[in-house]
Amino acid sequence: MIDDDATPPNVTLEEIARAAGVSPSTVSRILNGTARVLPAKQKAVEQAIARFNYRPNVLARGLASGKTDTIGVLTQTVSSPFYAEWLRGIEDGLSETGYTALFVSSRWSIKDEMARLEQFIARRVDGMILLHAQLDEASLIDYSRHAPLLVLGRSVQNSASLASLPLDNLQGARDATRHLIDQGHRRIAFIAGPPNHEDAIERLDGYRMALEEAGIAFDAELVEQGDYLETGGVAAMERLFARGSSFSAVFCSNDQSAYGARLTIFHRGLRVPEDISLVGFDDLPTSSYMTPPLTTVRQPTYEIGRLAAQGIVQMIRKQPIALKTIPLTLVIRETTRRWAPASTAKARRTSR
Amino acid sequence: MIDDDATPPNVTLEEIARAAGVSPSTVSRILNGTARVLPAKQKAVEQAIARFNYRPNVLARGLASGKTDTIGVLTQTVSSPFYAEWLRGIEDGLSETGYTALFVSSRWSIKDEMARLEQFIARRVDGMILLHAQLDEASLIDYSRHAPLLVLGRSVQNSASLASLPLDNLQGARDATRHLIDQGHRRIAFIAGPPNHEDAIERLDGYRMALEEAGIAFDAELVEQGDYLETGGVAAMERLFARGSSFSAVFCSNDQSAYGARLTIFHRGLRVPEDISLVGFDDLPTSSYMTPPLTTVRQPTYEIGRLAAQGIVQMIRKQPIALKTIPLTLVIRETTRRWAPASTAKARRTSR
DNA sequence: TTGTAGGCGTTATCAT
DNA sequence: ATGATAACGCCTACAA
Repeated sequence: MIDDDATPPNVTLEEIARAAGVSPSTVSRILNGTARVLPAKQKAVEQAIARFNYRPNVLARGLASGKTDTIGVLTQTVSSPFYAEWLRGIEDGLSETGYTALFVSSRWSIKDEMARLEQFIARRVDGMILLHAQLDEASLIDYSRHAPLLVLGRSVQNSASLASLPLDNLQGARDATRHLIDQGHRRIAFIAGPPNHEDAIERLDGYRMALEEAGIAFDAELVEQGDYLETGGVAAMERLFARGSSFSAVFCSNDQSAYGARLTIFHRGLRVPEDISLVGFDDLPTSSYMTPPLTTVRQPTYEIGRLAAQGIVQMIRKQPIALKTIPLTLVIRETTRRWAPASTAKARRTSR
Repeated sequence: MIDDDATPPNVTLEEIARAAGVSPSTVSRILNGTARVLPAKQKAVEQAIARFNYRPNVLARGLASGKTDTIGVLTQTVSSPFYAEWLRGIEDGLSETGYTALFVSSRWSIKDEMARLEQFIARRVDGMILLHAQLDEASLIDYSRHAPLLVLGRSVQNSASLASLPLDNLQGARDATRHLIDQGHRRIAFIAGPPNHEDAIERLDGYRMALEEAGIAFDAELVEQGDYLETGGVAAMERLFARGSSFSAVFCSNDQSAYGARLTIFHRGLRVPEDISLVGFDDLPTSSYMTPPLTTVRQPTYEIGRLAAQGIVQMIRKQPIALKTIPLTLVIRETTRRWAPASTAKARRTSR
């Protein structure tokens, strides 16, 4: 009988060795370029490998060598457009190094986060990259004892095996708010992010700071709670309208909130930016295709991802790395415009 | 000297056994629930595990057992909003089964696709899910000999280790086009997807079929090539305008193209849907937040992801599975409206 | 340069 | 019920 439908007869290094008439170690050496081998044998082995379609068993290799050439990457949500670019950057950055990324998400749950990190360790990843880790610093230090750890979008005490690459959310939010102020806006509403997110708090702080610097009193009436999601933006915007406070601009703590706010404004029959200026935060890929294109604070996530990939590899190789806080830049598009105090919130000119 | 900064002294099963005063096999049995063990020993082992913070080495386990509890998931681009929901569905679907997903992307390159699958096999994944695999069927069959393979968004000859879950793109495109026709549109432009994508072709076919059924002659002048990306939508729309042919609606082969088209229309000073009706395909999460919310064909990617997760697990367990083609549903929102033949492409009423 | 042998941390097959 | 013991597939001194 022929084993047609049977489980694949996975070829092993030993069989290759036998087929090529050499010892297993020689095959291993050729595979890893660990030592020079006679051209003749080299060729024989390569042919055998090709003929049998041999692929080294990663598990066995990892067990024996103690390295897996794998980087664990923890995101909060794989499906978020925000993380997507980050992952792409990491993947691209890693592709040239021989490491493979293992993406998982923890759904903003600290418990999941721990479970995922445990998994990474159980899988013996060579390094880990955490996007917006929520874990306390002590835990991070603890995990970093198993493999180098790089935390993005957050600042922690760095060491040889633990590094962080903070983003200047405060500065970004400040710039965005200042831009609105420069355009003549005085009543600027703010849709906040989750109150327990460090970066959301920083963005609120940046907003307040810019107001203060411009001598504009902070008005709690103009601040509404969002959740970094579109639905939260919709709800917050509705509450803002319902409250009746006047405002000529809205600064949203992230683009997704801005999408939601924009929808509410649209359904309200108001125009952006003629009636209300709108600013987001993140610069998601689709933000430049919003109608009109969204003015927002750009986080160079793709580039950060690449940097992180390089960084973690350097850490694994025990090379020193220097990460400096990344500046965020305001991207002015078409949802903001100069505010003439005389204007009312009513439509005045024919829209395009 | 104390090894403070040293590599973690990874605890092994053997050490746990020693600490608990039992044999390694007993620990293993407790870990896997393979056999009943005396409560006393059970407890001793559990305490040792907790005390040493022991985590089984996944690699060793995989080597010995031949299973890795890992599912390889191949996407074309991790960063695409389109795949994001799919991944989330898969992750959620898998979370209850004890399997972990290994996400990788092949960037629409067949070469990369093969390389990724080889990696999966080298890592000894227990099963694979491919989103929009481009590989020819023979290769798929070949790979499926190593581990069960589930192909999404495509139809292949099914077997015990190879299954597919096709999506009815043709029907979806037909419904969308018919919707426009029902609204009185006769001159309906089409922005196509990559000519080498099976689903893009099916969508074009659906468009043509609906036209034909309605007795409307197909006009090549109204079809422009896109690339499934926003930029392609922008360019295609511009070419459509430049050509000068009249049309009252545009059907885009995917939402991202629609975003691009919508931007061009906006910059052109025309309104949606007053001047031009617009329909997309996919129903990305952000599409309901477009201004105005986009009418589109919904692919239940999240649900499909969950189904796929369950499906692959069943295949691994050698349970029979039955996958039927998934219908796509038209979601009518605010970018389409009835077309009055008398209208011209000029603005007529004041926009909101 | 090349081969031999031991070990990596589990699981699984036997006995007991 | 529990404990030896042999794989699992590869790497790496060590020896030749």
